[in-house]
Amino acid sequence: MAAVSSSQGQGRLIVRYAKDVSETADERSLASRLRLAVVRLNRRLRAQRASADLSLTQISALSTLHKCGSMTPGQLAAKEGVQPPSMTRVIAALEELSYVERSPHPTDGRQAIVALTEPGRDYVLATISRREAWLDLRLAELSDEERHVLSEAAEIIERMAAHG
Amino acid sequence: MAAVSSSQGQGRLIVRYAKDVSETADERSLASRLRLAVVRLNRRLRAQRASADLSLTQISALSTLHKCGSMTPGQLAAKEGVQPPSMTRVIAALEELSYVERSPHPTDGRQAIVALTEPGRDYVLATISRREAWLDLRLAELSDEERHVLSEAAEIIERMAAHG
DNA sequence: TATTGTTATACTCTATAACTATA
DNA sequence: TATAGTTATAGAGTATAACAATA
Repeated sequence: MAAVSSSQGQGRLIVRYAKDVSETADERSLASRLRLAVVRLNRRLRAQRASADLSLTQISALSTLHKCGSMTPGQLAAKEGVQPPSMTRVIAALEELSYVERSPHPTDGRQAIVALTEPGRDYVLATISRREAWLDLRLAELSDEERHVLSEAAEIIERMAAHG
Repeated sequence: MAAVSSSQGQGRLIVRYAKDVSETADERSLASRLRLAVVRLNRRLRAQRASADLSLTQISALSTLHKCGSMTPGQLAAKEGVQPPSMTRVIAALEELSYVERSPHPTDGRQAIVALTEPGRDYVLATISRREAWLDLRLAELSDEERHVLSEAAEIIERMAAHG
């Protein structure tokens, strides 16, 4: 008995989802529940890898470079959804670690090209997975169906987060 | 054609999930994809409400007090998965805004009881939903099925994040 | 003059270590 | 001596504003 209601609450659109009438005990909107879930998991993930060599932000940038190829700092900032000065710091840290390198832009002297180095590529391919120990354990405790839900949710969330 | 594989990669358990063989183009583990999705949505959520009066962390604590009732700072820190000193600051900010109040513990002079005030309860009930404008818009753009996935994912994620 | 990127600065969130008060 | 909580301090992550270099 699926039911979705979009209503006007305080002059704003509120999206609620209840897959079953018996589940409406949780009155919080889907937005509220999803926000709390994301904030709390983010906190756990950050705490969990406090002693690792790269921060979540640095790993995220590295992953984007691996997935999308070399690009300028501005493009990388846009892809990651952060402001250029924030990306400047991330790139500087990754460059310091020799995981990325800059080269001059072929036609525009203002810009630069940021590229993964060989160690950077190795890190993405080999090391990142090993860093997921805590999360992998949590995921291994779930049922196949639950992992399926999270897999699809990850896709949907990425799409939402990428929204202009 | 669902397929789940748990394999040893670099001496660590890696959980992958592919709901379809044709979807295995994305070689990243579920853990990697979920981590990136969560980090990025968290970033968006934070940026989206930069000018709001309460931070995501403060809202999270307020929500817990509303859901679970009054408790000591230590219990609240544990529920939120943060260290006591972090919670001290959150409570101080909420107290400053008169959204929570402290009272002495009836039997233990070291402890205190943190309770929602009437304005705090109003905030949780009325204001939080309105703050979800950006996320509500994104959710409204999804299909019923996608919202269903996110609803279930939020539950699963909360359970994982709550894990000791 | 507009664009790209960096530097300077500041704020939020969180942690650990050290301290205080009470048990 | 152990526990609950706070204060002090530090580091990550991010932003805005101001600047430099190039177009």
